Amino acid sequence: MTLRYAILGLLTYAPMNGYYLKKIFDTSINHFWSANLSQIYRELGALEHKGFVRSKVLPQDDRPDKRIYCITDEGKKAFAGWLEEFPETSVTPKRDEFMVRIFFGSKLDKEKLIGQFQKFIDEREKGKLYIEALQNESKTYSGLKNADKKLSEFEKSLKERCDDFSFEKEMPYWSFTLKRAVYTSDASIKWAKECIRELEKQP
Amino acid sequence: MTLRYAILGLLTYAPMNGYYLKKIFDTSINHFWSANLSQIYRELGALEHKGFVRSKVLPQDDRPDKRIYCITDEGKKAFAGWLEEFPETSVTPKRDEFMVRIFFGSKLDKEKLIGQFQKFIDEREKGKLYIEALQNESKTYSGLKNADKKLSEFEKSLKERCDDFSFEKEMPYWSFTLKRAVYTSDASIKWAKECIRELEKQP
DNA sequence: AGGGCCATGTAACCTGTTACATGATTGA
DNA sequence: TCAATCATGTAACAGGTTACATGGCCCT
Repeated sequence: MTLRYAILGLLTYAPMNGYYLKKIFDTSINHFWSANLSQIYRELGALEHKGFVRSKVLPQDDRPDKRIYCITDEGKKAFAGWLEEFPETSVTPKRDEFMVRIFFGSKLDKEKLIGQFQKFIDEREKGKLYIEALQNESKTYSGLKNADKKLSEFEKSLKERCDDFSFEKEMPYWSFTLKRAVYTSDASIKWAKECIRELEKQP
Repeated sequence: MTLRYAILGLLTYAPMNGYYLKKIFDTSINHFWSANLSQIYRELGALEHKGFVRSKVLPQDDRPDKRIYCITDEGKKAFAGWLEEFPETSVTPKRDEFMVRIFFGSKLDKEKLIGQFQKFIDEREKGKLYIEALQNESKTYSGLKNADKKLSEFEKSLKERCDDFSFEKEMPYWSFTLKRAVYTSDASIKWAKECIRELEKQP
């Protein structure tokens, strides 16, 4: 369900094709909700079947043709409804394989485990760099905006029909999501370092 | 895959039935990997099919019969192998519906959004209390140990054959997982409070 | 010459979720 | 008396993952 509404939400910004939606996912939503292409195509099909989006094929000469999706009034209504009815709980079912391995950490030798914690830290540091890059990008909102520039005239005409949209309004909310990523990364790094210290002072 | 090895790992502690495995999940692993009963039963069937566990029915008079699962040597080997080959990346695909809604926050009115952030905070506070309760429990390791006491004589005899196990060895690793939960909860609470403050000072 | 990007899709598979079925015992 | 606990499963469904198919363009 969430993927469905994430796609609908993105389509309220501008009409897009599946491949392009995937790009947007990878550069903005990815750090709290990832999607892969086949899933997006599948979902777009389902959305069109429901009448929440409409598609047109945009022929191209040098590139494969594109299927551009535009959100319908029903789609907008469905998205608004979904946003309105926030879930009773924000606690999401956690699936963290790394933690399962740590839970059974007594069955591994210390050096290997410390190495894993170190790898864990390195990954969060890299993750932070990535997030910080996104933050800088979003300050000039080049993310979606640059992408926007690439839209063809045909797509732009569709866009004008489909939305009244300014990036400035979205900025604070996008920043919120990025900030959380930084905070939790920091917390995880601090945690892992403490774990290493504790392991090292053990006999 | 992870659920499979989590079950195998728990069965290295002691032979158990599905219902009981679920209990253990709910009181220890749940906060980083949740499982539901039907999933556990399905997985136990698959594990037995693979020869990683063996089961015997334990008839009971006042209660429904139990099917007790015991890990085999192949199962132990499989589990050890899984632990050994830590994954290349500890970055798990994130699925956080709440964040998707925040991302599209501009489309909701401020009061409602603040209310949602508040609900979010309340849930993390409750989550922390839950984790702290687990931490106190695990200091006296009453969690698995009490559960252990409830094992019947039949199960205990199986247990002696199947493992050489002391809770003291596991403690630090279980504490690690709990600590991370506290740290990330704190980070999330701090984040949400800052979001609320920012929203409130907006026009 | 070879890999990555553009671009769309299908099919199979794996895993997680929800609902159903059954039924005795125990505590509030 | 009513809900919860104990206890095991099946079936259907929803959603995420992986592999496959196709093929031109562009950069190194």
